[in-house]
Amino acid sequence: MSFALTLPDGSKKEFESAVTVSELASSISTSLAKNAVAGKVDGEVKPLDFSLAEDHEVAILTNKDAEGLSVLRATVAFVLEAIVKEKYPEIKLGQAEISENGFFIETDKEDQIKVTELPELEKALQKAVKNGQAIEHVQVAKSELADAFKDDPYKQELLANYGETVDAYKLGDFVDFGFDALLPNTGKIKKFKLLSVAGAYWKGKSSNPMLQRIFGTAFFKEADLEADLKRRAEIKERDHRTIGRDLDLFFVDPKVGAGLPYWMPKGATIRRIIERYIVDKEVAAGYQHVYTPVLMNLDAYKTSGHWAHYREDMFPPMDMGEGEWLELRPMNCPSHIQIYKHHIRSYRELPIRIAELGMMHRYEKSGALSGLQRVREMTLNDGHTFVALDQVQEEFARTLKIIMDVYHDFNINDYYFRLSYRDPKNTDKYFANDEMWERSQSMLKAAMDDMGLDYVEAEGEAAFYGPKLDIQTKTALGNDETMSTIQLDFMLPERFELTYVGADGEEHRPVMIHRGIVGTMERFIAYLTEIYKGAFPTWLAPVQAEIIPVNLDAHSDYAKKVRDELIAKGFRAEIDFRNEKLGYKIRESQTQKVPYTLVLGDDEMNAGTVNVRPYGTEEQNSESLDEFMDKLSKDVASYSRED
RNA sequence: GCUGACUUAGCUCAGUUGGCAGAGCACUUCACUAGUAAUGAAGGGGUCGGAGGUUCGAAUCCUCUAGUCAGCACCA
Repeated sequence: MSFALTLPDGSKKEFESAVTVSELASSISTSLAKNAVAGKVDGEVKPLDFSLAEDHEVAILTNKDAEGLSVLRATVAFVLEAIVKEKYPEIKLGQAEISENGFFIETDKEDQIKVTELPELEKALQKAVKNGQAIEHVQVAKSELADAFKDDPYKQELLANYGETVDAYKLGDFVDFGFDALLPNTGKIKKFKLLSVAGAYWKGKSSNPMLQRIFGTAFFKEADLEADLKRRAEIKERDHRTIGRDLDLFFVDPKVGAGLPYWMPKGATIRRIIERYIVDKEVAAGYQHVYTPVLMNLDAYKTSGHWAHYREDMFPPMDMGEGEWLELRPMNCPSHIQIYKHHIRSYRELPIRIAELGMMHRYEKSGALSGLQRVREMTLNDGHTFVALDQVQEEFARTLKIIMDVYHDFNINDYYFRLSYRDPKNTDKYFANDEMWERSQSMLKAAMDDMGLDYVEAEGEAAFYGPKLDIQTKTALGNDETMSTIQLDFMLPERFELTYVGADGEEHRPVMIHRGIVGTMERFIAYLTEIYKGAFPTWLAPVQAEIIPVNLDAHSDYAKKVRDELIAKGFRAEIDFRNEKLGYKIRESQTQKVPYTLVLGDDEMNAGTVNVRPYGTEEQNSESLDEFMDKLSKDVASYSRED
């Protein structure tokens, strides 16, 4: 009985009798055997003692593989569980999990573990791994594990998903299960750090009790750990809240309202440019821009279903007396529907594209608020297209193309597509009409497949009125967030009884496509701030040229002349009139990340030139003002992109 | 909203056991009149998030409350 193992390079190795992953590694090379941490068998991560006895595709995972790192982290999490269990025998353990940036374990005990205890736990962990104890990989009867965890309801619950025999690992008296693979010995654990503690609902459900997560990270090499800790420290420098304050872009003052941002002149400038850009873009794409009221009769939101499905995210309605209630709008689909309904519509008009930069108010839960990323007042780049059924796919593709164009202009490259469906297990949250959900979800999927685009599918992420394509980006902290969205909606046209007159003279029901290109101005600008680290490209920079006269008395007039000429041409220029030295002002201009710093002294004044220092360089280019303005124009027109 | 930590000058932060509220930056004024990342000096600026309590005395201890931060839940 012989079998063959196919290695990643395509070569095959024949064996007569079963071999383990680590024996396979040894048969290839001693260095591989030394660095092996687990195996990947037909795409699944398996431990080193996993026995191979038939044809498989096998890769040896080492300390260089991301999955190898996950095995290390799982092992550290396992040892940490053993330590807290030893220290607090009464503690209950939840799930141990591995993430991109580290791992966590879940614990539950009366007196919660404090952040201040982390160094102590870290020491205990260090001690435990110092001499390299063996971790035993065993097959255990489910009943035996049930017994071991008889006082631990969380582990019991996890255990329920397993068969009669469970893959488990033992370290001394401690036993646990649920790992793809662990290292056979704690000796390889060298570099780790416990980072924080935080609450998290058991199994991610807010109706469940809250457990306490202990977060940590681990690496094979000290340099990697240090680089990671450094990266964590540097996150703050990219955080839009830090940059927003340092560059004086915006503020949120809890005393005047949590989640209600104030845009300072510089932030407002960036916002104004983006708003003009997006309106121009949309008009060019056939949208008709409108303005609609911030307040709306509550009845409209009852008809739309917002009041039934979205009430807890809405501000309380205002009682106007005599049975009239007004509501601060959380979304403006009903407003654009009013615009559609204002005239009788013909099939010849479709698609009808209505867009607006509209201010919305949503009563976000206090714990959700975060800088400009989550606010209670936001300006939505909202648009609704009304199409005939057979136009849906083309309009969808067209909308996505606009979004991609915009991303290209802003140099946004790090994102992914998510098809967001309703949660089939919790349909109460959504409009009840199974057929419409099936239909719209499959239409979205078909449209994406036709375009050949990759996407992930996520159940439970849909809007209450329909499924959507979300475009997901990451914040500086690494959290996922929705930036753009395209949503199919068969519901609201039904609810508001929208019609158009077809070629047959009969009334037909249009389909609505809701879409946000830059989503909200708040979140979009927060995102841009983070990806640009505050160094906005010239076309967006609040100040494009900072003018510094070498001597206030001698050069101020020339500086004003240069500034006025720049402003007259539509550029944004400022003079630093403060009574400070040149070096001081240069420094300020650089820390404020102004694209071009102009130094004007005798040389420039006499020659009628400007001395230009581009941001982030130490260049000093002397050029005529016309040359500089020409360069500036090109920079702005190209969105500061090379391609 | 939930768990935990935190809240002191515009910003970043000290403040010991409960005993006269501080520093740097920023701001104002004065001097210096500057050539590419911080000139020097002086000055102004605080109900120590808010309310209550303990105490001879509270930034410090206790209770409540608001907010911020991290995570969870929710979400653009």
